[in-house]
Amino acid sequence: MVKITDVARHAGVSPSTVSYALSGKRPISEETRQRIEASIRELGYRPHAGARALASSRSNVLALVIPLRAGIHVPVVMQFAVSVVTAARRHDHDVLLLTQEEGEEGLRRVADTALVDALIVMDVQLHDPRLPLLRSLDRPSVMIGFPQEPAGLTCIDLDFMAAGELCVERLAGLGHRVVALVGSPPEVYVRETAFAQRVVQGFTAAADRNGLTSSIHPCEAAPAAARRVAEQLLREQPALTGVVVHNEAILEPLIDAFEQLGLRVPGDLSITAICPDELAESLRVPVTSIALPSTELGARAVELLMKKLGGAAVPEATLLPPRLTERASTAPRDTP
Amino acid sequence: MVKITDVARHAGVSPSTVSYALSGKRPISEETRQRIEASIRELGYRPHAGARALASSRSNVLALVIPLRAGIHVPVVMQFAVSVVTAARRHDHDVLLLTQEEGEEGLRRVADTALVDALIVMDVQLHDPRLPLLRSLDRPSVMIGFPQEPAGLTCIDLDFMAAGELCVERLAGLGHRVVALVGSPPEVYVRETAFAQRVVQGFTAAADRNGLTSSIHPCEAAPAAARRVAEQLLREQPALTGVVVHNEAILEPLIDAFEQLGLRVPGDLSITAICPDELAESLRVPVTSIALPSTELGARAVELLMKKLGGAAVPEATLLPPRLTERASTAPRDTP
DNA sequence: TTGAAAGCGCTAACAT
DNA sequence: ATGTTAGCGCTTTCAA
Repeated sequence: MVKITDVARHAGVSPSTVSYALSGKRPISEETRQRIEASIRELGYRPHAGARALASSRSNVLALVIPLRAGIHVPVVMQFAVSVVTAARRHDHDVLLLTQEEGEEGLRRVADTALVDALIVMDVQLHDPRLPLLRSLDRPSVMIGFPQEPAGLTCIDLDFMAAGELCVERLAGLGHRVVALVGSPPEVYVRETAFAQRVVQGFTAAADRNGLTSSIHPCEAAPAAARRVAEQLLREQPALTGVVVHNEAILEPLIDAFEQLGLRVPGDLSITAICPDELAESLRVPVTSIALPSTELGARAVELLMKKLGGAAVPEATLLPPRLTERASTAPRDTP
Repeated sequence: MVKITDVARHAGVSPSTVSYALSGKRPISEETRQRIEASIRELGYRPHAGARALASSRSNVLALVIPLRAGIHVPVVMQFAVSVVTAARRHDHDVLLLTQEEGEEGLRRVADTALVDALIVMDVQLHDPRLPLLRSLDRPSVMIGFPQEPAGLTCIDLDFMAAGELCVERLAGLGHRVVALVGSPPEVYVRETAFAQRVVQGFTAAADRNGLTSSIHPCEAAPAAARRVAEQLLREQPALTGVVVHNEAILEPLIDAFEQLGLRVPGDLSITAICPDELAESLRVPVTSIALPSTELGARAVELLMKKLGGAAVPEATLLPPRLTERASTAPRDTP
């Protein structure tokens, strides 16, 4: 193995000069830098990550905790993870993958052993048991999602309340007077995942503000459940003309169910969704939707961590504004 | 930060004794071990990962390279990744996530800097540019998938050829005489991903062996493409009664298309698929399928790496035998 | 069964 | 602008 002393000898400088040339933490004359870089290339030198971490107390590794529970949409998690890795690499960091399953002990372990410098935690719940731990760790962290009590933590997410509102406002603007929200599976609400409830809040607030008749319908992530919800809606809300869907898994089956029940989209029923753009675009009837910006979230989360690692202050809360893309599933209400 | 010398002092032993108590690399008297463990708990000691890596030249981290290209089924990748992390943790290892995008340079970097002890590479192609690199690295690796020239490498995968055969054998056993394979998107074949071609080989061989009429149909991962393939099949192969599907994304749309074209499954058409069990189970017509054993693959890949890290020899090739689960999409041919 | 001590390869004061 | 050197915290010979 070629080490920094080898490079130093080869370039005729001291080890520290090589180190500083690599880190840029102090000025090096153009000439020596050239020589050092040539030696590095020639010898194929690679700094030893462990030695670096030990000497600098920086591992240049971030921990990413991914969820694997029911009711989460896998492609979104994946896209987020890829985005985190990509963004981390831009800052010369790597990403260690942890599963939710490892729990608090896993977080504590990688933080306390100095295996990672900072942590990103996905799928945060309103009363997440990891909150006190994250507050107590000596390493910075960013949470994707908002807990009830975010004080002292850094959180980022799509503004789901605004997203719920925006969906309704759009439907209201098109003249719809009776709307329904088809939401996440019941267990998502039961475990008090903040984002699901925030959509409900926004949806309800905007519906009330616009004087709309509204109702909420959690829905399992199965086509049969979508079908049941569709039937129930037609039965209980015959005047329904606007639906907001916040459940990736049943978006397609739900539209199918409506159409099989004789409702045309968007002729009889306008639909807006909160889901990844790729999903909204790919459906038979492309759906007007608010994007789940997983790529942006991942990148922004890493930026926040880098700032914190650099000693800079960052806002406790970052809410990404919803952006609605008009597609084929919405139309003005057919006023008789 | 509490370090090993603190623990040693607190327990009244030398640092090396603490180290050995932790690693188990030499016998420690029950009594001292107790004392050391008590001290560790009391002080909340956690060995510094970097220091450990430096002194032992073992980071206890594995690299996992995940693909992110078109034509791969995201949930399978995710399930595999989770399984790798879980298995790695059982062996006291962590997992560093790399994207395919980082390419060979990424692999070389994490290996040469000693950030990782070993590597797992997914989505291997027949002539994968990473092969020479992996052979040259001084760290063990396992590839998921089989390249053309696997000599000197360790590979593991589902036996896709046997899977293709098994699907056909099953259909033949049910009396079907004209069968078709609806395969992966064309780009998957173009980039010569081994597994897709192996299914074709197995399918064709078994069809020929059984004297069946057979045809191959790559298919894009879009419902419209599935529809087109269905129409084409009915047009060109009116006697078709058996279909093998090796394309997760269009399994459902393809069945829908067949049924919309007037063919009942399994009444008029029997279908077998190679796909994750969860997908096969969840369809409106549960599909007889050969499981894509991502969880087992992940675990087995880690086991192989651990053996190699332990200095043991492992087989160059590991093929997991296909297991077919009978569901509702297959029936004996309706012989008139 | 245990201890002493020499590194592992790098960074960052402290020098000059 | 560069060199010297003392650690970073652990593992592992070598010795007893």
